[in-house]
Amino acid sequence: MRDWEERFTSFLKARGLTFTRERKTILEAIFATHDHFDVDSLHEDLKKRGERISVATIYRLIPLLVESGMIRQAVSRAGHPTYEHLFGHLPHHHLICVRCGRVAEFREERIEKILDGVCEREGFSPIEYRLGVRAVCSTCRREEKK
Amino acid sequence: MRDWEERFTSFLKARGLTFTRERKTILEAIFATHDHFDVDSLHEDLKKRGERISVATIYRLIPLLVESGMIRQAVSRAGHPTYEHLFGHLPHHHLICVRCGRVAEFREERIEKILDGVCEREGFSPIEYRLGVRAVCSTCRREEKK
DNA sequence: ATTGCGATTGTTAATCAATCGCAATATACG
DNA sequence: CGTATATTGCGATTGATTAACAATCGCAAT
Repeated sequence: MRDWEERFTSFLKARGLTFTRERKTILEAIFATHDHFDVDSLHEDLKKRGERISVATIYRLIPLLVESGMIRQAVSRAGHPTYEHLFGHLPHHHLICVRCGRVAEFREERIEKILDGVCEREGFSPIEYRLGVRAVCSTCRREEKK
Repeated sequence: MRDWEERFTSFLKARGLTFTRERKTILEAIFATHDHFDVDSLHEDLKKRGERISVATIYRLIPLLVESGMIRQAVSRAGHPTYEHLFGHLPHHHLICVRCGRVAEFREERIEKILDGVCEREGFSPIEYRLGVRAVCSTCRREEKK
């Protein structure tokens, strides 16, 4: 059994909820890639897999996944929430191309150190650092020159 | 004439648009404080000032303000876009209390230096760095202890 | 295997913010 | 002034999310 499966099952059990076929199927789709997703892309994914799961079920599952720490809301340029799963992912930040929407990830511990200091100075206890760099990627930059 | 007024007027003129009484009134409300705002809070503000401007007008103005660089979308914990104006504001980042929603601002040039390096490494041309620290503020931490 | 109960599901209807279409006004400019 | 164009507010519309509900499912105790 994959670790995410085990972890989510026990999260559900602790609340008297059940790990159904639908929930398992949705999780499989989520963990099949490291791509960011939203309700719609996930629904499409499921269709491609020949699954007919209603969007309502997806909407209902997402808060549970967030609470259990399986996924989190990601940065994006879209006007609606997108998510990313948190297994096999170290904490990281994002470079977002404002033209094509491509997202690259990076990690920089020096920044976290600095931010720890900022939080202390301001009297905040940090939970999470979210860093999004809006930029233009090399491909789009070449395009623009034309 | 305030600089934001002049700047927005010329932006509009360059596009054959006009600086109307409504647009001026909305801008005044926006620049009257340094608080973040959304369409609804702005509409409320205008009501308090005795102005009856429809939300549609606000919705139509916002993209113009963003394009002209007068405001930008801000980080927030709300599920819909919020904005902040960019006059008399140095570039800065946000500490957001996840309990009470309080936002504190800070500035850290060391971080920008590091990010310049990251962008170069990844082949991105940076436009803007957005850093949001999700945290619990000192007041809320005291509350939680009880 | 069966039962019973609460959780879960898909469908449909309701909600809500955001956008659009249009007729009435306002504005710029000759 | 008078015309052309931009702007406004209203109300209708859209699209995404949530709620209500009746039918089914999962699971633990028979």
